[in-house]
Amino acid sequence: MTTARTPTRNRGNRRTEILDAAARLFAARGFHGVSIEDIGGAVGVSGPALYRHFSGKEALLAEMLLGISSRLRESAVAVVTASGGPGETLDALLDTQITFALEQPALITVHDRELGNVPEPARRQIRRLQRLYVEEWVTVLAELHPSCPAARLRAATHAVFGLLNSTPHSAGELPPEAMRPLLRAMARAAVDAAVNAR
Amino acid sequence: MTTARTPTRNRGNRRTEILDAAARLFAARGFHGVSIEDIGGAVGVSGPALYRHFSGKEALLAEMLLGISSRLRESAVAVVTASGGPGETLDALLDTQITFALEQPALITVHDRELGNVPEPARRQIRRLQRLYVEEWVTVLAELHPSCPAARLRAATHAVFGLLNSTPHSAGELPPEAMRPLLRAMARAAVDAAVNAR
DNA sequence: CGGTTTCGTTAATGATGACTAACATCTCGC
DNA sequence: GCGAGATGTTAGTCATCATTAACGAAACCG
Repeated sequence: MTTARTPTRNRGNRRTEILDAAARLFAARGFHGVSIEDIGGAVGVSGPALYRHFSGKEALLAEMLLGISSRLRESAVAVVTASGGPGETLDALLDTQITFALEQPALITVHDRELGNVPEPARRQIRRLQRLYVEEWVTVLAELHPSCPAARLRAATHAVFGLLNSTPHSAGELPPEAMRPLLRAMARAAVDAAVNAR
Repeated sequence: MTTARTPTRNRGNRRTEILDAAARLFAARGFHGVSIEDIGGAVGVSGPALYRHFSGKEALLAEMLLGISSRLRESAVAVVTASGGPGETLDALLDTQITFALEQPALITVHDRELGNVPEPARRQIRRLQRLYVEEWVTVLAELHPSCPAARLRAATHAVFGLLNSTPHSAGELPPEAMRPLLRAMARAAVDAAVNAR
């Protein structure tokens, strides 16, 4: 039986290959709308083979969400510690979020839809990372405009995320080279408006 | 018929009561994450009672999405035909979308997540209404700035929807009276930035 | 009062789907 | 060359769930 689709060395790639395929499927049809068979089929194996790599469907989702939220958080921390003025830091934060949104639309989509399906030990940790990520933004915004109440800054941050993460909906409207500056300009303007209004 | 006595006979209300409860549940756990039993339970009846009101789970979702998309579209048409200058029209469009987002967060959430679960006859119609709604926005934006390519205007429109529909995520951060002007200011600034950039 | 409609109820029924078991195969390190 | 571990496979098992069946009771209509 030559079942091999690709004789290449798939050392540790299977896991990430599975995570990628699952992210696309979850983004398209939702966690409960995707079966283990679907995920297996998407990477060329069938069904229960996944249990060689993950302890279950929920564990797979948990690992996926932990991955994105920690990457997001890490990149924000890197940006914040590395930079100079708050204005530049904000631009850098915007750029990394835009990069994520443009390059990993499926992950970003799953990230803010499927937290409710993560079992409890991991859920708390993901929520914590998400909160820390938001707080990085809020801190930078607060430096930029100390008189603005934190609640308003938090709401503005969520709104900017909504704007940037809308990318999956406008898939195909514009090429990424055009999308990036558009999103940057819109987000920057929205932030300024939020922070400066009467 | 002189009712006044007991509100027990909810003549046509059961249907909308069910639709409301289902919208909340779908928004929270996704279409496939909610059972017919759950929906029935949320309105105090149990399970198969729903089949007295809807022909099935998918039909319920279809009616729900058709309802929102036609209401959105209708209100946009009303605004566009009634108004004067394109600037005022845009503000009015923003305001109605903000009202929907603040008053019906569950519906708005389901509206842009669950289209894929609507069976085919209705799906096309919903997509059509959504497209028409977007085109109302694009037309107004084009009047405001004729030199901007339509694709860019469409992308900007989706981004503004993302911004405004982020409301469910920032639930509780700010009271609606504060949220509305914030969203208005951010959205208006984002639109202007999209339309004016180099 | 009978009869019909309306709106519920509680059992099936039949699919689907997550997960487990039992059984190959391939690649190594030795 | 050989056992061991990693990775697949197919055939259960057991829940859950959408949908249907069969049946009740209140309101409405004459």
